[in-house]
Amino acid sequence: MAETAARGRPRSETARRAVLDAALRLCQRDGYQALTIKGIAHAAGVGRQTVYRWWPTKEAVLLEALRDLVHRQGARLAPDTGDTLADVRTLLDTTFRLARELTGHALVGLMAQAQHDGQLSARLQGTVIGPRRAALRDVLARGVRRGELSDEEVPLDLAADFAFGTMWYRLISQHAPVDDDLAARLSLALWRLLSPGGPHQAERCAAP
Amino acid sequence: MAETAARGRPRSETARRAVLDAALRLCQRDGYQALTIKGIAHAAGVGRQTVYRWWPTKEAVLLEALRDLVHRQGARLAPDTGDTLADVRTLLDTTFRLARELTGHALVGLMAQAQHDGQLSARLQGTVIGPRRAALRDVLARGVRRGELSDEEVPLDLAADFAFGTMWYRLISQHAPVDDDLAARLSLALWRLLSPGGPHQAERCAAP
Amino acid sequence: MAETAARGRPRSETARRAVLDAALRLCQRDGYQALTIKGIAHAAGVGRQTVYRWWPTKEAVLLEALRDLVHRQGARLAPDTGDTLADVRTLLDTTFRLARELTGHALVGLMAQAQHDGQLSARLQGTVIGPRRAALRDVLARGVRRGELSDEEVPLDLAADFAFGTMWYRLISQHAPVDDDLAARLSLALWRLLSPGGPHQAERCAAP
Amino acid sequence: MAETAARGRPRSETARRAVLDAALRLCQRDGYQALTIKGIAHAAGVGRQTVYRWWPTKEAVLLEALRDLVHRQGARLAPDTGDTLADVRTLLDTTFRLARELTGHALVGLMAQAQHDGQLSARLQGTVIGPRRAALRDVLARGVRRGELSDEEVPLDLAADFAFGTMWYRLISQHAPVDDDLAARLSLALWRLLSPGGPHQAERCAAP
DNA sequence: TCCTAAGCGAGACGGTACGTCGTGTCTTCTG
DNA sequence: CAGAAGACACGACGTACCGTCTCGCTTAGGA
Repeated sequence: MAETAARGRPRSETARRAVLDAALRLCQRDGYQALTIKGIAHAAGVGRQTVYRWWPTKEAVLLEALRDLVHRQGARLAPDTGDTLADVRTLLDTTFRLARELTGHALVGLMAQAQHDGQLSARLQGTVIGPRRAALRDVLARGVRRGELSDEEVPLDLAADFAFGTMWYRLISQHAPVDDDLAARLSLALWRLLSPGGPHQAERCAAP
Repeated sequence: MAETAARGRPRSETARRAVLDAALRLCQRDGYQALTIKGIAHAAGVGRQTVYRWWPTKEAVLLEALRDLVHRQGARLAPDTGDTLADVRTLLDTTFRLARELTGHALVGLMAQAQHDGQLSARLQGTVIGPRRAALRDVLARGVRRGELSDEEVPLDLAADFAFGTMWYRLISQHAPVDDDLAARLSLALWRLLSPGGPHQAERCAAP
Repeated sequence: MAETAARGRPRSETARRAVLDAALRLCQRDGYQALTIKGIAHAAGVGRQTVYRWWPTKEAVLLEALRDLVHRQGARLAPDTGDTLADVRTLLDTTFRLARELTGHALVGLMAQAQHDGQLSARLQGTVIGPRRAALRDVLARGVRRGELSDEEVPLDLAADFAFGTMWYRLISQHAPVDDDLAARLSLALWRLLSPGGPHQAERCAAP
Repeated sequence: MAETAARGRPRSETARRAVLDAALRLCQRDGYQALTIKGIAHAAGVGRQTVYRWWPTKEAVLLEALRDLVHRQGARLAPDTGDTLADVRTLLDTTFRLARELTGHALVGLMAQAQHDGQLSARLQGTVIGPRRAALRDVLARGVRRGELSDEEVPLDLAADFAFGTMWYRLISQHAPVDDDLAARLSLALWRLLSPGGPHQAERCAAP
């Protein structure tokens, strides 16, 4: 195979992980604006140039930290248990917990930055936003195929907007928590919204 | 009354307006992160100290600019035309247009900053988020009072989260536009979601 | 007259003097190579930008420091006491003391830097080297006019090279001191070298 | 004999020469201050570590380069042709040419550095300054032994200072060239200065 | 009509993070 | 083992903006 021969000292995985961890930790502790390449390097016990060698901006550092986090979780985003409602709720639960506990500030900060950075925006889409969105769509589409749901009245994309939109809205506005209860309520509301015959059938499953 | 006698040169309204306008304009053009007190002052043709004299941070400048903008519009947020669906759509239309055209970047940036600034968060709630939210709730509550809608299955607060959540989600994620079509679709979806007897009645009004 | 109106906060003379003093002091203490804009600013209790605002390089700082020093001395370089030999010796004494005590390292460092910087070279000529050279030439020329000396055998310029060349040679090579004794010996040697009739007349004045 | 057995790959003479040549060339081209270990290694097509393995500083590199140069010339510094004046002139000529063409910038830079580095200063003395100085003294001393010159009025050391001091002075100050004409004038001036009976005898030999 | 006070523009002040570059050390593979 | 390649921790470079501080000049109300 055409693997380029590795020459010179190999990249330090230790330094890489120290930088990513420090970046997420500092961002969550002090906020996105206060996050600094200098601060990251210092907290990671790493030279400033080592950060610049591998990442062009603090956004790139955070993005890779998030991607690593997701990969490390390796979570099955859309398991098929046969119970569409439960699958939706599980997916939302998982997503909410991640956003709530680890990555909230980083994500909001990155999003703000992405307003004027098309490339960052695209990478956020591909790495974080898109997969979650696709997973929810898949789960809902399974419900449609089984005849439990219908996308005629309300397109599935709009339904996905509802779910994740509510999460983001609460993350940034902080007028209400992003917790398990929200996941439950959202699942039911989506069920009701997409019920083919009307909202009555949504009652087959009581709210907690 | 205990009015302090005005002494010395009075504050220049010209400078104040120049600062607020420049702040919004620069923020929308270059992004929140690139917005700078120095840049604002320069673009407004104003000394830097004049900005610092009246606003402690660039956040305060943007916040006042947004408040001024809303006041200047003086728009009736929740007019009662008797047609609940139309009122919802009008409210969303107005809100979307404002966010899309003028204040999107500023709002997202402020929200990101508010993640770690409780005071800013509270002021954003009171000035921007809260009133819109309350207005939508009012319109929906009128529908409930008229018997057109029901808040038994889905609470009105969650419905409001759906509407504005979708807006925010699309503003930051940019996977779909925030336009009139979205307002129409959202209005219908809310109607269907809150219909007392089921989604069938939502069909009284065809999508465009 | 067309003096431009001074606007804004006026330059701080305190900061200016602190920078110049710190530069000379640090250069003499740690050497030219170890001299750093950062170090100068720190030692002067001044922001780094304040140095960069007024001087483009550390060379410019040192040059102005030297010029200030010379101006502050305001010394009459070439006093005319009527005794040519004494005048020569006084001039060399003054020059040697200055170089030995305050400016030696700075001067040598600047000269090294001037090897590749024509502008710096020219300014050193005009500010430091040239005036001393001219002063010595003047004193010797007075001796020629009085008939005590002659420039027929050895041009006065070469004689000046002898005197200051020896100083520089010893400054950089450090094989022998640049002290009062050198000034005395040099004066006598110049006298002998330029004596019109021969070196015998130089004996009118005994060596110390 | 106690020669340590050479083990492993022997030192590459090619690399050594490449480093020394690159150092001298870069120093003369860009100046002493701009000379960099990294730059030397790159220009020599050599790894940085290879430089650090054999030389502690760029000064050491330059010093060895100069020493090599002198050895390669292998020039007889003080040939005895029987004509003292001619010998002086030859010595100065040789010295001036070397300084002018190849090593000027390196020498001045090293001298500046040696202001605060006693060890470097000593090595410069031993390698470059001292031998030339001693050679000139020897030639002059021969003249004294022959009765052509006298060191009673002016010590030979001071005469040597005159010659080399003038060279250095012109090298760093650049107010006049260091050329063959200077060698001729200097030789005559030294002759005159050291003439036992007076300057008249110096006229036995006309200036060019 | 001056006097006093405060706002205004301008811009220098002491700081700090930026992104780049060179330092001297280290760790890999190749010859 | 030497050598090339290059990553590592470190720190100075010169720039930009921070928030504060003086300046000279309005621009008002009160004497």
